[in-house]
Amino acid sequence: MWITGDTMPELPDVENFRLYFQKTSLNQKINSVQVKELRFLTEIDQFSLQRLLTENRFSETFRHGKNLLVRIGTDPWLTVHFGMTGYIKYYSDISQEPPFDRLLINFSNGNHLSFSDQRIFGRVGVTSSPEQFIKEHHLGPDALQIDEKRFLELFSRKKRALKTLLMDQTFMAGIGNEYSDEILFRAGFLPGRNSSTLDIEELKKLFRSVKEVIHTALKAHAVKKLFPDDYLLKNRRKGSRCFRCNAVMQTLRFGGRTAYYCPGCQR
DNA sequence: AGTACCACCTGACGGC
DNA sequence: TGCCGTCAGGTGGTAC
Repeated sequence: MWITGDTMPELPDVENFRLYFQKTSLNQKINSVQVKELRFLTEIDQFSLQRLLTENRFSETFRHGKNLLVRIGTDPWLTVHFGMTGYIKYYSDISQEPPFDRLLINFSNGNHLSFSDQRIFGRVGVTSSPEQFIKEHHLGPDALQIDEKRFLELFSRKKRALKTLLMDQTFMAGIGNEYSDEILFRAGFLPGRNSSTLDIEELKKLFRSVKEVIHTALKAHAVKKLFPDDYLLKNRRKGSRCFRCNAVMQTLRFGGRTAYYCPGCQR
């Protein structure tokens, strides 16, 4: 049982990693820690990290947006961001070590936990508490936790492209490029549409779409092939056609990110 | 203050 | 055949 990083790690993928970590890696004594890529660490050097973890145990997990936090005994928390190619793998035989392993934790029971990340966009760090981490990184409310009231409050104060807003982690945390496309496709709004042009009913529709997409993704364990067939995510590539109206999907660039949308279904 | 955009990173892919 | 440019995307820093 391990997780490959089938999609870019957005909220549902990271929630999946959290549950996996919870099932595999809690309450086991840590024998040693190997930092294989120094650029993978942030806010802490390899020797401090080794001192902090060795002879200790992970005690609980937490997630906010795309960030996984793991408490180190009764001490600070390890913070994990998966970038765009990151994932974790727990295994018993070192021959199963994944490629691009950046941080390796060896437990006293003989098992291993690897933090793999081909492109090294991910980061592992340390923080005193989840609240402190959220504050330091100016993260908005978690997209899985946010309720309609708070969502409407936040939107009423913004005048930006819907696509940009959904991906802004300081606005709301957890949605990235791929899921924002899906949310807008299912709600029927163009990615470049300005948030200030939505009336209250349209905002509620957008909110429902955020929830629907996240919950569908969680149910599918963020594995694309398990998504419903009418999901844009399953077919998000150049030249593909809309499942609903058969129009050729179009693309637009937003700050270096490519948005896919249907010119027929989205307004 | 709020918003927009680029550098970072690596591998796959297409064109010539 | 092989080289080179382009694309993929989350985040933090910088520029406006």
